[in-house]
Amino acid sequence: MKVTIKDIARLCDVSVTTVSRVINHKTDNIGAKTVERIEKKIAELGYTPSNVARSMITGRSHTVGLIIPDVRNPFFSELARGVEDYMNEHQYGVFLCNTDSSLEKEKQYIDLLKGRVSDGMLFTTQNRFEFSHYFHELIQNEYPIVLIERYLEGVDTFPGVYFDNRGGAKKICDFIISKGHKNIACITGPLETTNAKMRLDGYLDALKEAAIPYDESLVIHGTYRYQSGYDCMKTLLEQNERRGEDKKITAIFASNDMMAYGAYKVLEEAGLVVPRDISIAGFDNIKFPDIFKPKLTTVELPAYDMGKRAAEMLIRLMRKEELEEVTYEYPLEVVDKGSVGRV
Amino acid sequence: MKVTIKDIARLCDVSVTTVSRVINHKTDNIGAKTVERIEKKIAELGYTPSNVARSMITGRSHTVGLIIPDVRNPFFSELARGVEDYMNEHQYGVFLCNTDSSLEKEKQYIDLLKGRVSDGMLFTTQNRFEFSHYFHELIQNEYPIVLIERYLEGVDTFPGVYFDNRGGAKKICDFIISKGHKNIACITGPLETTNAKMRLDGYLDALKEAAIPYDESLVIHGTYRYQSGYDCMKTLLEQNERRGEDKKITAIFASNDMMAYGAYKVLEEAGLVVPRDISIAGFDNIKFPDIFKPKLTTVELPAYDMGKRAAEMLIRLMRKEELEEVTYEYPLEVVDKGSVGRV
DNA sequence: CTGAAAGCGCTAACAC
DNA sequence: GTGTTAGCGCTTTCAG
Repeated sequence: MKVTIKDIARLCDVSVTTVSRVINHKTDNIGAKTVERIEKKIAELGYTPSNVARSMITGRSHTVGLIIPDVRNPFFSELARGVEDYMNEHQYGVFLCNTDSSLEKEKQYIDLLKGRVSDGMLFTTQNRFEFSHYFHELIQNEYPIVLIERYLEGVDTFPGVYFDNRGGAKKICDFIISKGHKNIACITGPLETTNAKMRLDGYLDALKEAAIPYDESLVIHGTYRYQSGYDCMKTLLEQNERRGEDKKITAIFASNDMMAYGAYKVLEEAGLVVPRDISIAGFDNIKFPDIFKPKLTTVELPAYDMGKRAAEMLIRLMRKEELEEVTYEYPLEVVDKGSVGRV
Repeated sequence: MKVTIKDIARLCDVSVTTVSRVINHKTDNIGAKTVERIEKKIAELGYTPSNVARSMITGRSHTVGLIIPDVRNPFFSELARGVEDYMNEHQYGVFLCNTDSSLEKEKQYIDLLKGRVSDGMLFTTQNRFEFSHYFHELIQNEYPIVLIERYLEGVDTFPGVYFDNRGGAKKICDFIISKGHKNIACITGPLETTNAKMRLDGYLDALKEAAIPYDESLVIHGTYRYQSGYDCMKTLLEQNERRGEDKKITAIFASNDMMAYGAYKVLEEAGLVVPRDISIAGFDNIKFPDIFKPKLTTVELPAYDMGKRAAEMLIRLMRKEELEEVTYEYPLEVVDKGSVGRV
């Protein structure tokens, strides 16, 4: 049988209130020997107060939900760790929810978390907008939520942390251009997602600033997956045959690292040497052990920090404290690992 | 204000009991129109029953704790995903706990989970034995726990899933030996951990079976980390200078992939070509995108499956069902990726 | 077919 | 200094 506050009270010949006070360290008005006696008994029986019962009263569970597409993705595991570390420091537990970006699962989890323990939620999914009304319900109930790289239609003022995707993409394209490239292909992510669109915009911004005319045939749409990078690059290379000598692609900007690696594979198979024959850049800076080749020039995404910051915001929200800024946007930096060379 | 069962009851002019019955689909004895009316109101107000209140009564929270060293480690994120998928299918939520293998954090989390919601725990940490007494308390309270690759002193019959580390290590060493190698170095993991010890035993088993005399100087102790693999290999290579021509190391078995990669780096720096000049094998089969080089011959660890199976066992345990086998040991297989060559 | 009442383990007014 | 009481939101006998 599990030991309860009543057991302790009975065995110590005091009321449950007194025991409760001891548990909660409100011992100002309790005799020192009484406190001691109770504490001893608690230790003896290994009693731990039921947080379920506590939650009933206080209405708070000291638990938050973290909703992500997949922990196996290094970006999300890094993020999750940032969240967990911060939450743990502040005595919060973290509920892990993998959605595989499925609306169905997302909905399921929201219901689960709403009813179960959970004082707040952290949300990050490759998303469209379809979901807004679900959020609206949560918003109206003043349920604390922090968005992570999730763009919601018509709700600009929702608390969230974001990357400056557009700025980051522009920076890496600027970098490519600075090496003398003019014919730069772009493999986009799925444009239903806002961050893919923003990365494309960054590419366009850079071209514009450098007064490089926009060539539609250089932009091809991928899905953020390795295989998709592979397929897109194949197509690009075929088209390249038909281009005039001064129109040949000399560099590729892929909207994420996985696609960049897929594209890289094609270049390798075609006998092209990076960066001598052709240059390539990615976005994400997925971490791999030092020894691995090839290396990719890319854009760093501070996932761990982002997790921490989102957690911090959520805690403020749950405590009904004022947020310094409702949304925070991380500036992004280029990491040069030598896959972009001079023309 | 959050909507409760009372609100629904009041608005539908029925008792809370009736509403409760509808929620729990025990509608055998309730008028069809009543059910419908109540269900409509529930949908209308977006009511979700409080699982906290439910937990109070049933004593079960439909939540389990997953205690691992670090989600960022691909092995554990894979495992976590297996756990989460299975638990989710069965309507359980998963609490994520990263301990960094710290005893302190482990203890903290156990206390957290005991008191908070959590019907059971899944444990996996690079561990020593010091911790047993803590477990004993949980065992005595018949708290459902499943161990994952965690070896406990004096508690053989504790439910758990394991890898056949010894058998797997023997298999890969057999493979190395089958290629004609005789002078095989072994970089062990930290021998305080049981699985590192077992992998060493597998190495010894293989030598013995092949009647290769054991040379103590070929065994060096690492910590499972990349840097440690690097350092150990450096030492091994230095010692190699002093060995006679027929005593030179021709192959290395590292107790995990990360150390193998670290060792590989040294070989690369020394201008040695794998597998032409020297062979190397690892243990874990960490997954990386196709394009990465070098490739490592290693032992596959079915992390996802293991997570699923552990989750399944835990659910049986929580339901007080009989376990088919109290412990399950996964047989392990070699994955040949060409880093071990013929002498 | 439906409801009243008790109670899960704990906290928080309010007494004494 | 300490105890009494009510009640958090729900399920579950037991009555009708």
